[in-house]
Amino acid sequence: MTTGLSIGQVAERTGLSVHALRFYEREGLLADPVRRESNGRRVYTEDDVEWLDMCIKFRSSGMPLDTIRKYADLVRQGPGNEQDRLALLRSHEDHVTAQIQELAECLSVISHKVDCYSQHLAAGTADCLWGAPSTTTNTSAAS
Amino acid sequence: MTTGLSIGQVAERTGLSVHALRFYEREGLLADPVRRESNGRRVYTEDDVEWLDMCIKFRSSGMPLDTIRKYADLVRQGPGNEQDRLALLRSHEDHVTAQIQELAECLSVISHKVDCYSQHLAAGTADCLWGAPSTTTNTSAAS
DNA sequence: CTAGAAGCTAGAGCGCTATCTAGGTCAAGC
DNA sequence: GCTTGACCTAGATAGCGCTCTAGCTTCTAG
Repeated sequence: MTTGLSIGQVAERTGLSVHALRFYEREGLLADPVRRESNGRRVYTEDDVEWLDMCIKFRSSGMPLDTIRKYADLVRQGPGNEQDRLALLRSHEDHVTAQIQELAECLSVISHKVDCYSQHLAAGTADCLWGAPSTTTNTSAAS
Repeated sequence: MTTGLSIGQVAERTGLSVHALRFYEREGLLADPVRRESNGRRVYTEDDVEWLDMCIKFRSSGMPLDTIRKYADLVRQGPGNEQDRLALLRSHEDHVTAQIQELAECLSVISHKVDCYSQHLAAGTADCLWGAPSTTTNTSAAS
């Protein structure tokens, strides 16, 4: 299992494109440099794949590449800066929490509209309030 | 209260920039055309502001402008297409739900790392697993 | 031996969502 | 009259995160 993976295999495993993999590497998002075969081809390890999975989690929770790079830099520098890494992670954690919070609010507004529309469609009456439920409870204007 | 609002006032109220307001209008995101004063200046109503607030909810939950435009088109067309509006809203609702789901997963991974780091920092040991907790529980490699 | 698949680099291009610029109009106050 | 500030349009530019292209090498199978 210490076989070493080609870029194609890693692409398949992670769901990233080979383009994206090379791009991430160029951008310095990888914790340690990808090794190469004698012919110059990239050889990835399982650890690389794990790191990439981590990056994917970061990305899909909205961490900008720039921040991932900073994190990778810290890791590359080796032990001694764990406080910084922790700070970065905590800050992103907060960010994600806030995002979820915001999405939940949006969802409630949207679900409210959905309910509205489906009720009125079921009843035959065809109009629906459009205000957010919690704000100025307006009682005109259809959408 | 039926005063009519200037673009600047609407910007202030909604948090959108005046640029964005004009942009949204050009892009056809508004349910009904903004009226103008004799001198060409935009006059917004409270309903416009509500619609914009709705758009902001859509946007901040990841609905592309294109979809908002479609929705606005439907509303502009008037009664008769409520099924379509409902379908659009439902689909976005699903989308947002999925997004929240995904963010929650990311958050759990990130929080796990945060816990890891803070524990090990507190204890003085300075390394930390980096794998996602649920997947192949790897026990090497520090990050 | 040859074809085809996979890899390489450097760099251009794209989709989205604004945001800003240039070059003006208009109304109010000093 | 002149300045100030809010507003107007059309279009250029920007930032992000890829994604693709061009042109080339290398490995593998038939």
